[in-house]
Amino acid sequence: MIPYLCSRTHSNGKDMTQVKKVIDASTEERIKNAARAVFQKKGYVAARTRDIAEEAGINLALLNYYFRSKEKLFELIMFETLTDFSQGLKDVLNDECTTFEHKVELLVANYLNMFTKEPDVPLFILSEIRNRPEDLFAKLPVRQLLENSVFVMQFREKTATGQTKESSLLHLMMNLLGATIFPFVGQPLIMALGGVDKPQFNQLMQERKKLIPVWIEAILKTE
Amino acid sequence: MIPYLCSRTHSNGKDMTQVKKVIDASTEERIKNAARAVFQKKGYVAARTRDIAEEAGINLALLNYYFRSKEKLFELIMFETLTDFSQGLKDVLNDECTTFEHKVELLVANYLNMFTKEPDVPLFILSEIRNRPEDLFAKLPVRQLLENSVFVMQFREKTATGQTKESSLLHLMMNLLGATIFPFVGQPLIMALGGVDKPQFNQLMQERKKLIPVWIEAILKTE
DNA sequence: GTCTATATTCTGATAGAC
DNA sequence: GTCTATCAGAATATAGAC
Repeated sequence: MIPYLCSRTHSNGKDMTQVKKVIDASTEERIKNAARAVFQKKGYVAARTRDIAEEAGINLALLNYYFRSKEKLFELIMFETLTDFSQGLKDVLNDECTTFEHKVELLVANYLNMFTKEPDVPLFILSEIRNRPEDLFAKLPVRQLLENSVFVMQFREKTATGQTKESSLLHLMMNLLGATIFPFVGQPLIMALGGVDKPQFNQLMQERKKLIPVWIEAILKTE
Repeated sequence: MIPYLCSRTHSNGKDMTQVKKVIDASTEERIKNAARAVFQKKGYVAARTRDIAEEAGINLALLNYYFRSKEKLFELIMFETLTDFSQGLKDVLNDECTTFEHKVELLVANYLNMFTKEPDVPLFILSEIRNRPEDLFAKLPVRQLLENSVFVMQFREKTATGQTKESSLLHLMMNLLGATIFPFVGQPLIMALGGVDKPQFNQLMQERKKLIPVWIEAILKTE
């Protein structure tokens, strides 16, 4: 604990995503916003530059004027998306000033807020990672996120009484990310299974903000 | 409980997927196997009929001779994939002869076995559902899977002591499917996060067969 | 900077020989 | 049934006018 470094505040209501203004933006910004929307909704291959141009309200040629190619534009969007995503982990996991339990709450709340606003992002990221894993991990040093983080140290301390298996940490991460992210990845399936609409689904996500941290605690006590 | 109807047996080791023989199969079967592999790996749009033909070791024209079009071939593969997937739920959820706890164990074990063999299937299904929801739900009556199932009745009985909120069932399904399926959907991410290789990943999935049912019980006790 | 028109490449599908 | 060669359409990217 390094108290004098702990001036940053973390509130559950804090948004990690910025909803960019689509109106009154420069042409370049409007193209980027359109590209983000279309890429996230359809994925790289299915997204057509014509769709993006139309969504941005500009001509097809202008897209190449600003960004040279579909590929370059995609890489830019993907980099920003991955940065937002990993920032949600990074900031929380390495905070010296919060407890393990508080970190879990913050992670869950942050991601639930983020993906309630942009529900297509998780499936987009995971799909594109499948299509070009090496490419994306080069830009996202995901291993370092966890390794030697305050979060992991706190986890080891917390579970030190029993003999913690090395795999426990990874199971925890799968459960934490699974409980938080999976509902969005499987959103149409979940909505169909439960017969709920979008507002009801979002209500469920709000409930999960409180529930998941409790569940995680209960799970950790079973070991 | 209807004991005299309970002759079927369920073993954890039972496979719900059949690994089709690729060698010594008819041309039609070889094309289907190739199509399944390519579609599941790349998704509908990114998969090229030329890739499928090459994978099957036949000519491009032959693919259209047997299946008329890429679209028709895809619909066939998707139908089979969804049938396999929902069968894994259906058979277990409506069995009069197993307890709630046993159903959970069977669901988890079945899906973990299935997806350990075919890790691309979950992301494939969820991606394609996103691309054409109405199309796919027409073929997969997913709402009926849960509604009025033995599993749901048993769940209501089990949680009848406390006041069970209607949303609890859906949270349970999200947790159950999330804990089981999410690791496969996010496989590259999980492997990178933990610095583990494929065999180690599969080992973790084996561990989860025992762990997830215990966790689910612990979670239900928190309500 | 922005547009229209066009070049180029890729991909699904078919014609026709064997 | 299986192949080679080819067509038709679509999508990315660019040339060139304004």
